[in-house]
Amino acid sequence: MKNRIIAVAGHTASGKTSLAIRLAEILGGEIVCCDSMQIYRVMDIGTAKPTPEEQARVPHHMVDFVDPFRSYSCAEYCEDAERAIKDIISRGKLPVICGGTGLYLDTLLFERPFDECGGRSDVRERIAAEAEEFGAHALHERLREVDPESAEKIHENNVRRVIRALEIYETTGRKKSELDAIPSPAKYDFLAFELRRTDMDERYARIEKRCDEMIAAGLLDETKKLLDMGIFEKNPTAAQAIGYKEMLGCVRGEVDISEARERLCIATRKYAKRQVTWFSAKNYIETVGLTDSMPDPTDALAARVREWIKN
RNA sequence: GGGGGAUUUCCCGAGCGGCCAAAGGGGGCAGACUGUAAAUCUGUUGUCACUGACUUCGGUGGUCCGAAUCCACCAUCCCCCA
Repeated sequence: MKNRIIAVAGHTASGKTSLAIRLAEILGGEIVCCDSMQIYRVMDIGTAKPTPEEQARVPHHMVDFVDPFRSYSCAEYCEDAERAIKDIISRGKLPVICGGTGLYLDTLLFERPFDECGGRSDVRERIAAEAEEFGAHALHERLREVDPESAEKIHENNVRRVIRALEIYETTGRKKSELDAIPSPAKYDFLAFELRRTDMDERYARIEKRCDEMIAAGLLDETKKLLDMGIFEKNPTAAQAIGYKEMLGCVRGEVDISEARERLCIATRKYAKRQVTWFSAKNYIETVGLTDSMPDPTDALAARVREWIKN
């Protein structure tokens, strides 16, 4: 019998944080954050991290614990989150996964055949250097030789993907396409929901509001803090977070705040779209369409979960 | 008042007589994604009866077989002289 967990995912500003917390309160759960950026310390405003008040309402895991300079990865996340989940279950609580990073959720929920080919950074760097020197096309050709099936699927311009496929081959001696074919069973008995604001106007309005709130809360200062720390020069994963790179020009006095705000809104909207596309393609997650005029879905979802636990 | 320069498709911006429905970028829309993922990448973006037709390049009228590209006038904006 597998352990039970539930997950609340969805695009940015869909309302998953507050819903997950309420769900955890009702069901006696604890939050396991599933967000590639909220894990980082210092980055509070820009990542829309749950506030200290929110975190006080129910125990939170996988939030605010990684140094922004560290390059945390999906694999590490998976390991750490799994440990947190075990811990929660051992205490008789319900793990409530909450976050919008689809890939992380995927790796958390399903067994992966990739354990033996971790991020060998030396290999990766070597291949990246090769890409730099000979170009994307040449690298893709090389992949075609060793793993034509993957080469067919990955566009040659998507250098990162090509590098990873090559990296898999070099570290394991097996093709990525081969590993992809291995079934990945679910690790838990889970129920997963995706919150989605279905009306585009409402979705965008929420995103804009979120962006304005971030700026009002001091996103610029936070960006400055990260800049002073040297995050952007060293370019770790954390520097990729939406919010900071959009504010950077403004902090440096190159663009005005309204321009920066616009960039922030655009980047956030696009990100939300990518998230929706991602979750749409997953059949293990149930979409919960929401509009402003709908009643709060918390109780209904809590009832659903209770029902599910009973059976 | 005189002289010069601009006006291009949602935006910026190339084009300077045919190869132009018009490069490139942005934005929009759609999609992919299996250990860097808030990243990375792809397609599409005038209309339609869509391997063809039709309407576009500030406006009007010309020149030419043919104009976004040349000419005239008008409109708006910018710069310089007064």
